[in-house]
Amino acid sequence: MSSARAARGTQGVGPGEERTRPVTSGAVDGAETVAPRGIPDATVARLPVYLRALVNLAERGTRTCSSEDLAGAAGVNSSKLRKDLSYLGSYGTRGVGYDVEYLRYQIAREIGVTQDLAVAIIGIGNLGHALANYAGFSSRGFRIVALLDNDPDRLGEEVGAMRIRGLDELETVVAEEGVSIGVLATPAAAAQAVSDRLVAAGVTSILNFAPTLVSVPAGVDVRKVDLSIELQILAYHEHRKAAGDGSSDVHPSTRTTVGV
Amino acid sequence: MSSARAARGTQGVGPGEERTRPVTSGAVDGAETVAPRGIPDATVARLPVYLRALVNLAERGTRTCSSEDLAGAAGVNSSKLRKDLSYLGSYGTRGVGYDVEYLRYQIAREIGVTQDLAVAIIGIGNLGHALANYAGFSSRGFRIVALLDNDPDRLGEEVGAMRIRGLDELETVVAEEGVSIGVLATPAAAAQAVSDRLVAAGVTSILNFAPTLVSVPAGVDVRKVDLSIELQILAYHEHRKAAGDGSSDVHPSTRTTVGV
DNA sequence: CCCTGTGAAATCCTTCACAGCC
DNA sequence: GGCTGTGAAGGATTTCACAGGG
Repeated sequence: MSSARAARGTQGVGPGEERTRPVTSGAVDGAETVAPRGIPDATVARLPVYLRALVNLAERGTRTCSSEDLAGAAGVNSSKLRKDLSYLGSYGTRGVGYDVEYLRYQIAREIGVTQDLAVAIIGIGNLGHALANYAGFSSRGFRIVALLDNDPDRLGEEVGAMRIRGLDELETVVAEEGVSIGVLATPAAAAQAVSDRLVAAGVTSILNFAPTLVSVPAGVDVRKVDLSIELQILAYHEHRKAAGDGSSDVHPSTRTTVGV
Repeated sequence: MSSARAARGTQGVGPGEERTRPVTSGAVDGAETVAPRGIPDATVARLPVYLRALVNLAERGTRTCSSEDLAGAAGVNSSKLRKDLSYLGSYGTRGVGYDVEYLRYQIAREIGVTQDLAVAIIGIGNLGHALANYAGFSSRGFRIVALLDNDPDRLGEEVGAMRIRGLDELETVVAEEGVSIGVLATPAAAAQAVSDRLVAAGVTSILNFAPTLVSVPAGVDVRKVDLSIELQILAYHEHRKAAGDGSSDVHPSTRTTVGV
């Protein structure tokens, strides 16, 4: 961490994260304490996928499933699934499979969504509206407790069942509601400042939709969701596919946009 | 839907993708053709990040930068950056650094965003609106050519500078505009059917915002963006942090929501 | 010297293959 | 016999450390 910002937490996106050590052991002395915990990041990122697949199975009345079934429903192969689950413990029955309801509970517990976490959304533009109205949050272990925006025109507007509050209430809301996750849906220019205030107020996890990096102190996790980056990753594969055929380049519209 | 679909393309999300081989060599015969191309997926996923960082640097008047500078602006460490760039070629100058404009062009070319790709958005609810209005697309190598929805109430509505068209026009639009990327912003229940139609119409890349898996034939790439999965990944780390201190569990609200 | 580009080492992740239990 | 759980093998990615050119 030489140049640029000092400490920084996670900036999760796609592969190539930047996580803090997998917590190999706690002790620094000679004694080998061999901490049993320490689920690999790749596995952590898939647990929510398994959880959703299990909920779907449960909803459709399935009581039991094999690793093959669940893997199919989650879009991974079964060895990966079994290896992932093995980090949590032995929750299956050899020769039989997994009890859907039981495994679902165990994964939810491991992720920590058995009790709702309070979420605040900052920046209620188009995207903020979409996030605020997304029913998935409330049913998946999260409770949206505040919608904040600094545009006076939007103040008081009702979105879903909530009223938009001023950005100046940020610190109050975080403290009173015990917000642990902040969702940044502001323009890029505002993101760092809002992030700093969230962190100062005690928020330790941020989901960043703004198309910019935000720097946070160590101990705070940031995950980034970036629409145009996702599209560009697709574009790369798209243009490799096109390169395979005869044509030297894609469609009829030879504009040189490069402005990216 | 037990063992689920046969062939499937990519279902990119976070770490743990499921990419097709790194294209080691093209020939199947004995002759070693040693294809020089074949950029690792992890690198491909970071190129757009570097590209954005370079654009920011250029906008602020920077003509030249070191790997350390660029790495800082992109949120990675400098060895990773240099290794990544080494897959594209030698575009820097030893002892000096990189020419911002030149490197920007090279990366844009490698990604394939020097010419606009046509994008169609399907499902113009809250999220679709947000995506349609997102200015970033148009300036980053993409051209939104259609907004489709099957709700008759929304038909004809103006969003940004575009009119919402009926889902029945999907095939026409894809053919006429040469759509290569489809963005799925429909409810989960509709996603698979729309995806099938996109693929049948010739679309080979899909960005899926619907909270469900979509299966596509080999050769089609799918990337998935899932809000509640991102939140759950944060929740995991959040609850591990809380476990570190004295308390046995988090905030005052002992509800057992498990319904995820 | 400074900084890039890159082999080689270290780490992390996935897949294989089978022992072990129902 | 079927299916989980897991060591061990195999890949992929990251980091190190330094050779090599301005």
